[in-house]
Amino acid sequence: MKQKEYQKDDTIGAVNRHKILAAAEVEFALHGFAGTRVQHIADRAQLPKTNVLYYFKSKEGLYLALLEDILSLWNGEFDEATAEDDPAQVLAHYIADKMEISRMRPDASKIFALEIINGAPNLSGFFKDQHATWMKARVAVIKQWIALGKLSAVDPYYLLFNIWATCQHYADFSVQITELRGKPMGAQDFIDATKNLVELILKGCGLKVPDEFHPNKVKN
Amino acid sequence: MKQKEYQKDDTIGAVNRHKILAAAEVEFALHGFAGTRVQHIADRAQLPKTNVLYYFKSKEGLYLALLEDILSLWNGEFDEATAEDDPAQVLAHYIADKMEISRMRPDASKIFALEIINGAPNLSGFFKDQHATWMKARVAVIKQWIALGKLSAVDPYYLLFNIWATCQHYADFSVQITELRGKPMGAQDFIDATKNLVELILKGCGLKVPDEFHPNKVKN
DNA sequence: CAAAAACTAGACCATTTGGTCAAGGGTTGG
DNA sequence: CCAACCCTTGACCAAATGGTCTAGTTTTTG
Repeated sequence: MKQKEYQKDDTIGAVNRHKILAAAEVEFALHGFAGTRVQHIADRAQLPKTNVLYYFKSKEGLYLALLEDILSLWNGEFDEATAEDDPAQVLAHYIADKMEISRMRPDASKIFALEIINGAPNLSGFFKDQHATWMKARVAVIKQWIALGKLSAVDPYYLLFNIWATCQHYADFSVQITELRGKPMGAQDFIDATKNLVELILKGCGLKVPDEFHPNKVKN
Repeated sequence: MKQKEYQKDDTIGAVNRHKILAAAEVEFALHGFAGTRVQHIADRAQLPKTNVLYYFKSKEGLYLALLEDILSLWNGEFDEATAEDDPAQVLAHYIADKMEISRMRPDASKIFALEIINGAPNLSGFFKDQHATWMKARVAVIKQWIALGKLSAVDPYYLLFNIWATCQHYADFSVQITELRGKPMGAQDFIDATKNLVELILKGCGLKVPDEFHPNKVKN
């Protein structure tokens, strides 16, 4: 069984599907759904256009498959945090994780951003519900932290929006950032930016940056 | 002369041009450049499609005209700040201005975001240069503030990115924000969010929120 | 008031593009 | 080794869409 699953990823079909998804991620991030040409995805994947339509029923089918992939990135360590945990630790790592996604998967972030900007026409009600539920639970934990005096009285919503906004900015607006800095963000720059951001936000919440904290690498 | 200029805005042409630009702002924000149909812009402006092409040479021409309009919003009080000014005052008002733009012109913000995400294919070299020059001057002022001990040693780039990211988030991601909060951001919510954000960022920079500060209204 | 300029509008067209079809080539399991 | 299945590929098509043309109407101007 395990053997079979392993082989499954070596299948010519699985390999191609993967190539197509990777190519699609670049193209959709660069041109949006409507602006993307199936032919260009095929070219980038080095396959004939017909194959793209063979593996995924349609352009929309491909897009939806890709979107599902991308949404699975939106889970992290903060998900299981409770009132007993240390907010400084949890928030610092949450920020570091988000920054790492922006560094490693900027196109995924861009596609998500495009989707939201355009009114989220393809995000399922299921995803929205799930997301709202997640949000409520996180807000509850943050409120408990505040009640316990572990955190100054910030609005949990605005705090989370702030974190998302800033982290995603490094992916979504990378072109502007590169232009203004005169050079692209390298690995070291991301570490610096993360440290800065963690300091800014924790300090703004009346927290101290954990001594042993340093930006960590995410697994995928 | 003044009379003439006044009449110029009453011209049937000027009125229609304005209607078209307003309709285009909504459509482009909602569907991106490629996804927007000239017919839909015309419908929204309550004009026949041919008229849209009459007033603006082409879809691209219309888009570029709109983009130029939007870029003119990107100027504010921070532009003239010097080392002598109070950083807390300047930054607080800068944030308030940016938030006000997000509230009043969310579609403009979205179009700008789409443009940057897609690699800024339509932003002229002139705009980019101008923007980079602006950035250098702002960074210089912030560094002077730090040298004068008026501000703790934050990285000026990351500070500005942070401000933009957060403020624009309220426009660009308004759909997600509404979904998660369960209700759209009202005028009062924007005031609260602005206060929160000003506190967070100023505190994070070692500054105190000016006593007399309260979110202000922008003119346009 | 007449002519020029600005505007409105339907009919129409060329091109682009997502997607289909049919026919053939490879792989794999029994 | 053969049959079923998976994959590849060029030719082709229908629909959508940006844009043009022409002809008429209104407004402005000298």
